[in-house]
Amino acid sequence: MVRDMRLSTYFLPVLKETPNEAQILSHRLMLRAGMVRQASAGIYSWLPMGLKVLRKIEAIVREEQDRAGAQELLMPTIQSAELWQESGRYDAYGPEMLRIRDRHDREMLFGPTNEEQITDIFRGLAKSYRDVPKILYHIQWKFRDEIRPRFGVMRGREFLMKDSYSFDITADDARKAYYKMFVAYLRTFARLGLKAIPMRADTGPIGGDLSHEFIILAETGESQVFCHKSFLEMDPLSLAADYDGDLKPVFDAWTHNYAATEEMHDPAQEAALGDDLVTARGIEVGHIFYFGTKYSKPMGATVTGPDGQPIPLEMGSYGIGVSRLVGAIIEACHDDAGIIWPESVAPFKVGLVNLKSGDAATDGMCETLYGQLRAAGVDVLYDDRDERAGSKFATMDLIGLPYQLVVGPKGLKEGMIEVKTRATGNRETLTPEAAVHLLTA
RNA sequence: CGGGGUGUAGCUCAGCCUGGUAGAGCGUCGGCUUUGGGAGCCGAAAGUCGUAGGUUCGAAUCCUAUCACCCCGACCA
Repeated sequence: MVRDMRLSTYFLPVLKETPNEAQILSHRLMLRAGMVRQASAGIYSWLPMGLKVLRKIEAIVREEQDRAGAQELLMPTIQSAELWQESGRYDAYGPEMLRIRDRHDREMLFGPTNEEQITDIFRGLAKSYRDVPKILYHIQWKFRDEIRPRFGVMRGREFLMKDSYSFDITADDARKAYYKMFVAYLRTFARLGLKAIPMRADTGPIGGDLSHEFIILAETGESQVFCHKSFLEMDPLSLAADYDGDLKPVFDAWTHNYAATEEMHDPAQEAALGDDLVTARGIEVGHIFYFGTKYSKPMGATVTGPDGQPIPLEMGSYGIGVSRLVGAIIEACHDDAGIIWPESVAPFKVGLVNLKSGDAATDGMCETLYGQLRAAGVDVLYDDRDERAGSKFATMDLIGLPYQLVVGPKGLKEGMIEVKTRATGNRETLTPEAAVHLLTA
C-alpha cells in the first residue's frame, strides 16, 4: 500500500465544471474526478486515481485468466511489418493501422492487435503436438487510428487491451479453449460489478458460429441490444467453474436464450419472445473468436503430430478492453452527483472526511481511524484539507468511493461518527469502533 | 473522409455583427470572517485572444490560409 493517502498531498485535480471537450457522461466524470487528461484526440494520460482503477480492473482480468489456465506473457507495442505482410493483413488493415519507419527505413507499426506476433512466437518455439493445448495472453497498449475517436477512453485510439490466444490441434479442442475463455469472461465481468451478456457476433469471412461479444447494459450504451429477460437474473459467480471439466453445459446455459446486437438481431425471434424480450442499450467490453487456421496456415504455424505429420494450429483470440472498461463501468454505475464505483474496482474503499480540519478532536479521531483502517489493510483516502464540509462531500460523491466515513465536531460530542454508503446514499451513525468494524469486516 | 461547430486566464464563458489595444464567474495565491452538502468580504497573480499571413493609422474583432479540438455519419476492443 502506498505510504500516505491524504487529499492535501494526493494529486487529485477535481474539476467543478465540465470541460467542453467531453460530451459523454463517463468522459465528463473521468475528467472532473481527475482520473485522466487528454493528450490528443483519443489519447489519454492516466492520473493517479484513474490509473489505480485501471490497475484494479487489470488485476481482476489477470486473475480470471490465470484461473482459467491462461499464461501471461508480454509482447511489444511496436511490431515489424513483415509479420503482417505474411498474414496478408498489412494491406488489408488500411489507414487504421499506425505505420512507422525506423532509422533504417524499415517498416514498423504500432500494434492494433497481436495475432501475427503470437503466431510467430508459437510457431518458432512450439514444435510438437505435446506443446498444446496452450492459452497465452498479455495486457498491452494497442493503437488503432480510428477515423473518429470519441466517448473518452471508451473509444480512444490508444487503449489497453487484454488479448488471449489459444492453440490446439483439433477444432474440438479449440472449442474447449473457447468455452474456457467464455466462462472466464462471465466471471471477470461479474467480478467487475457488471451485468455482461454474451451475444452472438458476426464471424466475418471466417464463418462458423463461434464468436461472441460481451455486452454490458447501460442506458448510455452505444448500440441497441436485444435479449431474453432471463439473462438479467443469471449470476456467473454462482456457478462452479471447473476448467478441467466439461464446460459445454455452462456455455449452453448462457447461449441457448436469445441475445443479439443490432447487427445480428432477428425481429422474428424477438417477436416470438413477447414479454420476455428486453430491449436495451449496450457497450461491448469483450469479444471472443474462434478462427481456426486463419493465421497458422499462411504463416506456417504447425506442430508435428503423433504420426510425424505437420498439423496447422487451430487458434482463437479473446479480447477485453481494459481501458474501455473504466469508462464502461462509470456508464453503468453513476448518479447525478458522480461516480459510484463497484467495490472491486474502487480506487479506495473508504473516503475519510474530516469536517473540521484544524479542530483537535476531529483531527485526532481522524488520525486514529485512518491509522486503524490502514493497519487493517483498508484502502483509505483521507480528506484532511482545510475545506468546507459541502465541498468535501461533493468531492467524495464525485469520485465515488464506496464508503464515506464522516467525522465532525457535532457527532463527536456524542462520541459518534457517520458512515455513508455511496451507492444507496444510506447514512448510519455509529461509534468509531463500530464503524471500523463495519469497514474492516 | 463528408456534413456541422468551437478555439479569448487553469475551467466555464462574454467581448467579434458595428475595428480603437481584453473582461466576468469559478478555481489559484494572501488576509479576515465562517464551518454538517461546492460559504462571505478584501486584496493579488494569471491571457503572444490557436497559428501564420493580409487589409488598416490601428485587428480578439474584417479577409485568406493553416492547425487543433468537439458533434453527426460511415468504421471499431
